[in-house]
Amino acid sequence: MTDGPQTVKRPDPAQAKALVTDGIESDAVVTLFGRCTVDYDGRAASTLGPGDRLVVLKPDGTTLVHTDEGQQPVNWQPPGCTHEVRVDDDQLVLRSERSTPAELLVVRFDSLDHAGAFAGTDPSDLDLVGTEADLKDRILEDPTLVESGFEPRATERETPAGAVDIYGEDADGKAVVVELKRRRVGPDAVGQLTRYVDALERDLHAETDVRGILVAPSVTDRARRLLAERGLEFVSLEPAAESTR
Amino acid sequence: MTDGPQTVKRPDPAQAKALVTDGIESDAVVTLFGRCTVDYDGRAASTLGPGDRLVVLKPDGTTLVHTDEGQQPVNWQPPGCTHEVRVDDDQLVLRSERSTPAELLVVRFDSLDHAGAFAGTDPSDLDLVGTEADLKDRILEDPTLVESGFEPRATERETPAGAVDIYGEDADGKAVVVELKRRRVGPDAVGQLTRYVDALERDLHAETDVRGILVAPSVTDRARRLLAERGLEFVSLEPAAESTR
DNA sequence: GTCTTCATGTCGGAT
DNA sequence: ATCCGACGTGAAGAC
Repeated sequence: MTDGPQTVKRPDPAQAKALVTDGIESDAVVTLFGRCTVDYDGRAASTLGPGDRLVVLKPDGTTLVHTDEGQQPVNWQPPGCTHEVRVDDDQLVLRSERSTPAELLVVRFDSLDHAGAFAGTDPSDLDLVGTEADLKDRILEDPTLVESGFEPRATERETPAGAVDIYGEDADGKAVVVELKRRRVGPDAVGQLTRYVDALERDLHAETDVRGILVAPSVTDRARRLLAERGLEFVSLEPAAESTR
Repeated sequence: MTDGPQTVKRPDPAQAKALVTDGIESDAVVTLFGRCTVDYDGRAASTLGPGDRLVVLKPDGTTLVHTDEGQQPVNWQPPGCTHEVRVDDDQLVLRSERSTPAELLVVRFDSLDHAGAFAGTDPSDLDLVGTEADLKDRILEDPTLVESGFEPRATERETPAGAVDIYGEDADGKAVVVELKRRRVGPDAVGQLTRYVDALERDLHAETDVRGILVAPSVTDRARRLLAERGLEFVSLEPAAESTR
């Protein structure tokens, strides 16, 4: 057990196994690069033939298999899995498993260019702006951004169809459902708003119908048509003032 | 420019810069581990204070910043970005940028435990089973899995609301829209099916209404209620025979 | 645990 | 380039 960074170039399977075992034991982030095959079975099932890939094992039980392309891993296992390392038939074999749902990922290395184990600390949290929550705050601070006379009454108001982003009343006292999206919206968002409006009309068994307003930066043609068909409205608004970059 | 794996333990910024530059030049996957801060500005904006993280640069322009927790990177940049490396104020600084949309990711390393560059090849493609496409194939092979007498007429049939997974007719010759989901479905899928059924009824300006059938392994309570409200149907079916594991 | 929705979602395919 | 929906989506919050 050691604190500093552990790395081996072109390790043999036994060396790699020792390093990985040690790394897992010491809550390090483990990286491997080499020629491997990958088998997955769980919610779906997959096989991946030989190729050179980067494998990352995290102390929280995450496994990632990255090729040289794409933002997403070609195979993975989510946090909470149990890592196992063994040497089998002169290959380093990683097994990453969980039980609910039952899923197993197996990586077999034909050869290894590198193995590393890195322990560290990370006290910082990500500070992110420009989310839907920011859009909501913006509106609650200045409801006229939706329309003159709009008055929010509740956020996350529960309906039989789910929670409404902002529930309020317009200048005439009519019920208004506001659905927020941080970016350009398509038909799915209209479906969501429709469900909320329908549910609320039923809930209030109101003769006076409920207005539905979709608030987003923009809307696709198809979504705009759907809104019109269903008597719903659209207000263009960004989650934050334009970035300067 | 070298072919083998390049790694340096506790590199100084200049060493790291040389290795990263060389790695990018030779289309290698570059890994860095060390104490860093991260700033992002683009579709949203974020800052991340100091902490020990794994940074991966791919030759396709992808950047990943991974903490020791979670399957997802804490920050990233998608494929197609331009990587830049410099030494600034005795720090290794990575800039990853793209133009549409305008996005910039900057990683500044206070210290580095490791830098590596790994070139390789990956000729294999992932072979995945258990997808929605498999569910579709299953039904096309044996349409009675949906119901006795069901006859598929088209897949991906276009409607004003989008493409229908399977369009067909039932034993009575009535139009049927089938929406497929590989896993348990919620209200969103019902909204989707609703849009297709409505669009097709309009399209055929049919007095005879169009049946809508949601095919999935299972359905949530709320979704089941929505289906009932809208006169839609549900058929339970898995994308593949039960896995053995 | 299940349910619901957000996400800098990402990705692929079609237009 | 935009649009649209699938994804082994993942992650978070509510119940």
